[in-house]
Amino acid sequence: MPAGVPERPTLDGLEEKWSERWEREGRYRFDRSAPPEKLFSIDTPPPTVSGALHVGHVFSYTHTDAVARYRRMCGRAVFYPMGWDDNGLPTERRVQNYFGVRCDPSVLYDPAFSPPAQPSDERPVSVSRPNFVELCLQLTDSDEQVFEALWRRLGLSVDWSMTYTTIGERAQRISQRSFLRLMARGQAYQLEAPTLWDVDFQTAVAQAELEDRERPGAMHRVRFHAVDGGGADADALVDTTRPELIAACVALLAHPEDGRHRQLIGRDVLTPLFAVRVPVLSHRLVEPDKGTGLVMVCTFGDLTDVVWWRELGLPVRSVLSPDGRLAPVAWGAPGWEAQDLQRARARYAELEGLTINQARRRSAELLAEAGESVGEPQPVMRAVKFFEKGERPVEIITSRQWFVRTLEHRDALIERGRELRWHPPYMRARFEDWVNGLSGDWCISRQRFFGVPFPVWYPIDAQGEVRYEEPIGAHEDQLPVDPSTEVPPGYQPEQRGQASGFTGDPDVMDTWATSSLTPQIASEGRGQDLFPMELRPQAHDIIRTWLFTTILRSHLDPGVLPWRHAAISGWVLDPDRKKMSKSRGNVVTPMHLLEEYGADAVRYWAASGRPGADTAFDSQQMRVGRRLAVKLLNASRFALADLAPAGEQLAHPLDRALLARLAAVVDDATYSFEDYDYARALERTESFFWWYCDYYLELVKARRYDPSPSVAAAVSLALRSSLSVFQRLFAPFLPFVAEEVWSWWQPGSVHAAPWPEATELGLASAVDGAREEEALAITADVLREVRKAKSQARRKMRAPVAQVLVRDTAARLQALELGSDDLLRAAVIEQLELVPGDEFAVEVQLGEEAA
RNA sequence: GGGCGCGUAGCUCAGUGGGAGAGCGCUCGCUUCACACGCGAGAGGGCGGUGGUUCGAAACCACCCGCGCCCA
Repeated sequence: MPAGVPERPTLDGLEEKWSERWEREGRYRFDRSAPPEKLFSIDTPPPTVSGALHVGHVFSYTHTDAVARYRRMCGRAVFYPMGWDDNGLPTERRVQNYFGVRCDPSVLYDPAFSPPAQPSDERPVSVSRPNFVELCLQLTDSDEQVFEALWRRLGLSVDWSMTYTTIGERAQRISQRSFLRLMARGQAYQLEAPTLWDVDFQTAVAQAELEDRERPGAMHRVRFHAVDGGGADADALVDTTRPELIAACVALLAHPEDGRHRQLIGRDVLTPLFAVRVPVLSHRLVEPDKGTGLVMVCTFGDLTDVVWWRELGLPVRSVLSPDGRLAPVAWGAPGWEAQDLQRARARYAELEGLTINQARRRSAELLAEAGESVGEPQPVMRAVKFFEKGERPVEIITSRQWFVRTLEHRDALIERGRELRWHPPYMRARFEDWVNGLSGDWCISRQRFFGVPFPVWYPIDAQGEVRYEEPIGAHEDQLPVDPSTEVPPGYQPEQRGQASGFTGDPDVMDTWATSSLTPQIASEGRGQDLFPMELRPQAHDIIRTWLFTTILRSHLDPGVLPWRHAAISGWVLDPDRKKMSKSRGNVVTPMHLLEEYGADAVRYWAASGRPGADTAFDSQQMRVGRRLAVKLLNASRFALADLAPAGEQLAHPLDRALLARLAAVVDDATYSFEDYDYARALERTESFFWWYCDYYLELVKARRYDPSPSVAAAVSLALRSSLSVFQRLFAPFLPFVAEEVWSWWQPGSVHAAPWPEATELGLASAVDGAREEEALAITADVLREVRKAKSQARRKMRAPVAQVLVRDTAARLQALELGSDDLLRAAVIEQLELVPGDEFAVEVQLGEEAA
């Protein structure tokens, strides 16, 4: 027996053994010296670190790894780094909960700070921004080690020396540089404008970060009085779910063709409760069949209000504070001219300082008391916009924010989407839908702490006013900078916050503003020109965020598509086909699966999920994957242990036919992989492999143990050739067991071995391929019939068969003769009768049952 | 309301113009010298519905129903 083939092969210990060796040998190190045409670069999704990896991550990262391993075997220098997305709100939230702290920028830095021993969510400790950032860095660092350990356990062939983080120096420098360039070209601009706002996090958020949630509400019908009398008949009735915003009302609108309100349009009415004069106008976006057909425009209740406000040139009457409470109002000041100031003040005093929900309830009561509500509020369910990580509905607050121009590039972005090769192709529709639905430029500034700062300062003029319209950008060679501690060119530190001095931009960038640059962040300074990259793998839920923003950034600078291919993975659904999410509590964590079934088995399940297709979590499939891995061990042992040296020629028709079939499988798998359809490649390989074990290996057993050296040498060639191909075909999916069985008899790593090609199977000798293929087919057919007869007679498979009569066409019978020697021995048949006929039929006469 | 996807055996899914298939589960049998983490066999559906194209449709077209996702 060759030294390498164990007597009782096992999967136990393979993962530790091989991951350790791969790391030691630098098996997956990126080859910086590879010629450009051999590069294959992957823009790996950096997982969000503030949380746990779940099976959904395992799923999609396995897809990418299979592709990476395939390309590597095809001779490409695969650039496959890992990144950690650790900046941003999710980390802040985790740090707050984990340590029981809150960031308060007004607190001074405490170098000796240590977090509370017993973190309390109720009574968080206020810490300075630098202390807070230190805690964020500390926690993400340890989380990242846990993540890396899981990925290594799964067998991802990542080059771990290339790891980056979205809070790290590299990401900060590149994000800031890109921002400065966009600012210089006017593609990034600052504006004081109505902005989507989360009142709990107290930060601006972007359209892409919104989601709809169904929430119960109440529809109130309220009465606006006609200014010039006319009695109750002239009043305007308006339905609203947000009576707390009546003070912010700046107009009523009707649809221009709504006859019911024609006489009102152009006149003024008085708001309920406060009796402020507002005009009644018309706009095409009003839905006449909703409620009374009149709608109240407030600054701002929702995004449609913003549209109306902008298009109709309405004034601003703002009542919401950034913390989600009703702000003080200067009744009587310009814009706040109530008819009865005393009454307006008294009523608003009831609302000021209340949260939006409290104010809504109180407003309803005030309306009822004032007789300005009509009927009872009607309960309704409605879709409310939430920040996806938020707990209360987003509001619209006017504030100064940085934006990246998006709307004016809409057509060009659609075009970029068409340049990109999508796998599967239909995913492009999601991208186009999103681009077509954009309603504003991309707001990239966040009023938060743990993120990449904007590399700008603002001058303060002699009167102490901040000149926002004259931002001072950092020099590129200074980057990264923190404008809260560093000083702009030409200023002294003492001038910070002083008249005629400067102030730093206090905000940080949205996480997506950094992660939209991952192709640049990952590839810069790697000794090769890797941008644009070859492949963006990711799941379909972040097409509108990560994929979209990456295309936008690359389109703006340097003006190309960031990658040639996008491979989109689906989601893992729970067995009830619901999306896994923390809030549903149906998330499955992967470590115990890796322990129970093994990495190869978990990968098998993941790789069975077709590109883009949502896939139900199924531990049964992992069991199947484990069986496959065990089968590969055992089949390899059978084929290789005590095997004679390979001959030079394939001597047997069945051997040639087998290799011909295998060659077709190789072509199919290769074609599938080229199309990023790893799942099809696996399925074809796997199903043929089981057939190979069940039929071919059984048929050749006798020859494999034949005492004649020439017979053994010939079958040895077939077994070695086929095993070598199978081991390599499985390597992208089952990297551990494939490496193990390869190591028994081959030098080097299977993961560095060349991807199999049909031509290596020596088919030039298959001069009579069609007939030999038929021989293999009918031999297997007869073997199956004989097995069936034995099984139905409840005999063992080695039970002797006295006679087998096969009826078939002359051509098929002739082909059967080519394989009959193997058939007779495999099925223990004493006599074979061949009878020409039209239809395939087999009669089996079993031998006497042994006593 | 619009877009995309899906609907094939109890379950998970493959099958894109000519035999309805695989795995799991279930039932029965087999210590077979690579493998009991195994081997062999069996039962089980007529491919969501309707109409159309075609000599022929699970597959192509139309409409409808159901489910999911994305976007309003």
